[in-house]
Amino acid sequence: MSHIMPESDYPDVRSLHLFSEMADLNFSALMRGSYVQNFPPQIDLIIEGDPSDFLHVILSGSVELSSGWNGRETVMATVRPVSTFILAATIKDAPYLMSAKTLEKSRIALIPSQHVRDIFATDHDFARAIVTELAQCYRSVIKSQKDLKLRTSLERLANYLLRQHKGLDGTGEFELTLEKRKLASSLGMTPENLSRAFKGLLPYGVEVDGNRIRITDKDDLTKFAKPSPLIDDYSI
Amino acid sequence: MSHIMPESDYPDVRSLHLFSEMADLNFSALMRGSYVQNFPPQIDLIIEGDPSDFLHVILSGSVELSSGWNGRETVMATVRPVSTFILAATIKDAPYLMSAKTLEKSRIALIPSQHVRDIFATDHDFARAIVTELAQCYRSVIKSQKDLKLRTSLERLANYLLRQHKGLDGTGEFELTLEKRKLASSLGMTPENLSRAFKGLLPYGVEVDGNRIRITDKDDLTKFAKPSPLIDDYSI
DNA sequence: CAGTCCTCTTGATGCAGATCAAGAAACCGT
DNA sequence: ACGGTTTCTTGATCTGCATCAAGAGGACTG
Repeated sequence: MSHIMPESDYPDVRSLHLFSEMADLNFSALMRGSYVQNFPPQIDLIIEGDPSDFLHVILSGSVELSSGWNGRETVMATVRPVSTFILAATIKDAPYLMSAKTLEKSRIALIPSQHVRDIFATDHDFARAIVTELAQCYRSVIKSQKDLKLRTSLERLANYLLRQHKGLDGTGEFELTLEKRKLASSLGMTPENLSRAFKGLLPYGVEVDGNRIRITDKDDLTKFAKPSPLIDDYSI
Repeated sequence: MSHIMPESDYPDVRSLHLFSEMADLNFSALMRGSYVQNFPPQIDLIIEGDPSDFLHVILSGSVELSSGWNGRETVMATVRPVSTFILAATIKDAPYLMSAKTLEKSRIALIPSQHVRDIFATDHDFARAIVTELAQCYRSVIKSQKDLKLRTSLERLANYLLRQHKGLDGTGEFELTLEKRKLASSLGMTPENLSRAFKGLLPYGVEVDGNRIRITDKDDLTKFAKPSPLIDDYSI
């Protein structure tokens, strides 16, 4: 089940911007009260509405954040290592707004929210790091909302592919990191429509073979997708 | 045009949670470097993509935050006194992600972003207040995104009316605080559709006469709208 | 008070994407 | 290799909402 976090995991957590500046003493204290656990795929980590007992740090694997209402459900985001999630709920000591479940085998650190709040109140470097992290999270959601409200599903897919393609080798070929049904939901569309959307991008040089994507004419795709730094650049 | 902020405006700003806890000295310093201006309606305060030179505090009136892409445009939020906007951009020293313009005659305080960042770095109470404010903003956007992705426009309108109705006198009658075309956009729909949506809520006891709304059967409307604290309660 | 702007409303039509249904392909555990 | 499950694809249909078009009511103006 859960284990006190072994010291071998400290460096991974410490390397996060959120924890890199805080006092050694506080970091150790935080870690000593924390747990690490390996989860199989498809395990519910959090149900929306629950009190926020732990700040979660994903060390490996991937986690999906989703929300539901009145029988409907939607994927809000997918989280990959190494990063935290549900920081805002922890800080505000408020209920989670999203559910979280593992997509694959994942290693997750659990830091008691009360400890985070305690140390937040006394370690000013930690407090400042939290501010930066929260501002980043906030801006990410705004970007995602702009993506959703201003673009068609075809445009969203095109921009998603360009973002994935960025910074990879120049071959123009890569693998989807998400199951297509998950991808569809995180892009705000149905699996059926994603399938058709891939077809719709064929004229712009997108070839699909299972999880393998080939972009044969990046300029053409870019001309269609019209990426904007104010929506697609996650670093600003 | 712009004026150094008169001391008579200090209390309004100070009353914000964001500024209430910081050291007197720092607050005064911040205010002395700030400006206050009265704007007429429909004035652009901010264009998305611009560098974030000022943290804005709305003292009276109302401001609309919007974003555009590829010739399309959407309203992201409406800001009312007394509150700040574009705090995240100020903190990160990153470009604005949204444009802002006045909807009505508005009084706005402009605090140079560099000052905010300077004092943020030294005043720990201020830093902690910023964390709380950012966490609040973040959660608001998440709620708004859930509203948008999980509900139809009819359901969004129904819940909007219930939220407006909350905490008012029990007469079940109130005025819309927004022009209908603005309301439509902020609910993610067109003016035409808003008109039809009001008709669609007639069976649930919603009567409309110009800007005047009467909810004749709140229980019935609630049964249809199915409000959830995890979407509609702005206080958590 | 007519004239002109607006906003708001109403109807007709069009389109993006959801839903339904069924087949094809990939992924199991035995 | 097998049957069983699940994902992916494809087509047909449905629906919510946008768009287009035009008229009704207010509000300001000369």
